[in-house]
Amino acid sequence: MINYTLKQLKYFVAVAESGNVTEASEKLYISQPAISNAISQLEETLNTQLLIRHHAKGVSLTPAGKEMVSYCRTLLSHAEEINGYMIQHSTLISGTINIGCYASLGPIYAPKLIQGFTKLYPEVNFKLFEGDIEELNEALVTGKIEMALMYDLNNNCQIESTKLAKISPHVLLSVKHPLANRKKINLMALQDEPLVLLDLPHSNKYFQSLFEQYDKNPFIKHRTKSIEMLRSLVANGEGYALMNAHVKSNTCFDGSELISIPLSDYATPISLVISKVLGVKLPKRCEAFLEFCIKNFNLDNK
Amino acid sequence: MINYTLKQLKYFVAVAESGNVTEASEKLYISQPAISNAISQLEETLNTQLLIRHHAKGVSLTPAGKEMVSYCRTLLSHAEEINGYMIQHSTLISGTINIGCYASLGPIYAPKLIQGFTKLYPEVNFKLFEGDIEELNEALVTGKIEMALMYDLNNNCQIESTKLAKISPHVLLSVKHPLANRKKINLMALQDEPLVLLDLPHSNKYFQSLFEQYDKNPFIKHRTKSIEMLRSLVANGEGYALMNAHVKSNTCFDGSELISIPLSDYATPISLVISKVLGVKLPKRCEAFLEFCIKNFNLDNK
DNA sequence: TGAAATTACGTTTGGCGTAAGCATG
DNA sequence: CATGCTTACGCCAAACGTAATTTCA
Repeated sequence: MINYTLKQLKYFVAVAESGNVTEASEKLYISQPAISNAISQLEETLNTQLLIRHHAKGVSLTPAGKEMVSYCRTLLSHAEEINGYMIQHSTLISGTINIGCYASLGPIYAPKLIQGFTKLYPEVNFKLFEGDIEELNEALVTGKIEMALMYDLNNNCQIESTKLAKISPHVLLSVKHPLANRKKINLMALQDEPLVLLDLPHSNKYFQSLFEQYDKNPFIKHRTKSIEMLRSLVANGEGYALMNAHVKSNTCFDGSELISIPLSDYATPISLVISKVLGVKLPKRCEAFLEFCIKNFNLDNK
Repeated sequence: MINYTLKQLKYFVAVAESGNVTEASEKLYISQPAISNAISQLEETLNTQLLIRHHAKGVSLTPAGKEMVSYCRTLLSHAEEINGYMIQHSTLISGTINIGCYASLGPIYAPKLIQGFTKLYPEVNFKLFEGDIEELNEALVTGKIEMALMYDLNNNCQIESTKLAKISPHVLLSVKHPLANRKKINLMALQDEPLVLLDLPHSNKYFQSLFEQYDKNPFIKHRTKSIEMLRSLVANGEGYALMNAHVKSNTCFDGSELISIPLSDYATPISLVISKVLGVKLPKRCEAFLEFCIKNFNLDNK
């Protein structure tokens, strides 16, 4: 059980350094009896006499006091260090940002954002987490991550999201597909073809909901949770796929080619957002990153 | 400037470990709002959010909070360690005793006392200081030493002494001296011989005062501050000397022989004492040593 | 007599507990 | 509606300041 306070230690060290309670009290802007009292208490809780009081000639340290001073110095400087470190990281743009990315968005947006930001603030580094929407919400709320780059689903009232951009659904087709040279594609043009469904929570429902306006159900040939598997299947002619973002690479992992074409159908608007837990005060670095993301996407839109 | 308290840190760590303020408050026997409040204050002083509060589901740590917990743990355990160390040394008989010895008494009494005590309490070690009375008083009052083995001169009202034994003056003579076989010697028997004076503060005055009862002044041939020089001079026939303790060795450093014979004259009583600063609470080890010295000398006197 | 400690005492701060309020699952 | 957080409020202890007292050089 610790029964002393950091304040007592601070006063004690000041007195030890001055050799004189009065001088210490002037340095600390605290009255002399207050200091005297604090040290008496410290002595009592430690059951150890630390000072020898001289009349009209200040004080000197007992051997135990001398030991104690050096202990106090290290403890106090350690405490200072912690304080400085925490304050610094709430104020300066440095340290680690723990950021989550929705699996299909991460590879598209995260690297450029991170690179751009660390160019401005080289003291910041990032720790990336990937997951589906549920996992990201969970990670935010349990403090595993401070922010997440994901779709705006508004399904969790503890989460606060900032819109970065509107996302439009795209169709993925093999380059060999007859419609591969279209500028836009309507879902009905593909109604008899097999669909390769991205089978992540929310996204699977979202893509299927696109068919509701036509009262049709798609013919789902494959389901996968992996973006790259999806792209490979499409590039190798296993069907078409729907994605909520525009991947710029036309080559998938096995070298086959595919293409991404905007969907011309009506789609319930969906946004790319950066999210945080509602009401939490973020470290400065995170606030700065949020600002940066907003600015960065506004520039893109121009 | 440190603006947090160890108590706040303690509460915070407890909450972090419980994941739950209520549980922590039960462990700490402190009301739940008190803890909640303390942590809010801590967050404010650090300008950093440490916890994410969930409704009806406890709390979780933010990344900053996670860092802070580990800092707190090391700081608190350091503080515990200091506390434990200081309490232990005020309670247990271990650690270092800083003891001063009057130059001429040290070699005679200190080694046996130290050996006897460390046999009883092997955890204790000694740091020895030697000096004349003034130096020892100074060392006591400035906290350089906790106790001193010296003569009782009662000349410093800040010092508190415990009598260990009465000391009687002895005459040192060369074994070749005609009076070397006496059991006791009267000063007048030596009145025409040269005196080798131990020229330490107080002792020089004391020895010269012995001659006052005869209205004589001694013939001082040599003055020295060193006991061994004194003994060598005497052993080599340069004169007799007076000492306030009985040295048991008859051989001095150069191999010459000398003898120590009690003085039969009246001498103002002088005592061997162990001294400390008036009113200071000594560590347990020092109190134990004081007790040991008292007991040890009482045994000797029987 | 002056310097520098402690003691005495009144004020105020702040830490704690009780009770009420609020939000979520 | 039970859980578990925060807010509100009152109380008391403790920290601080002022002033008086003590003690030694």
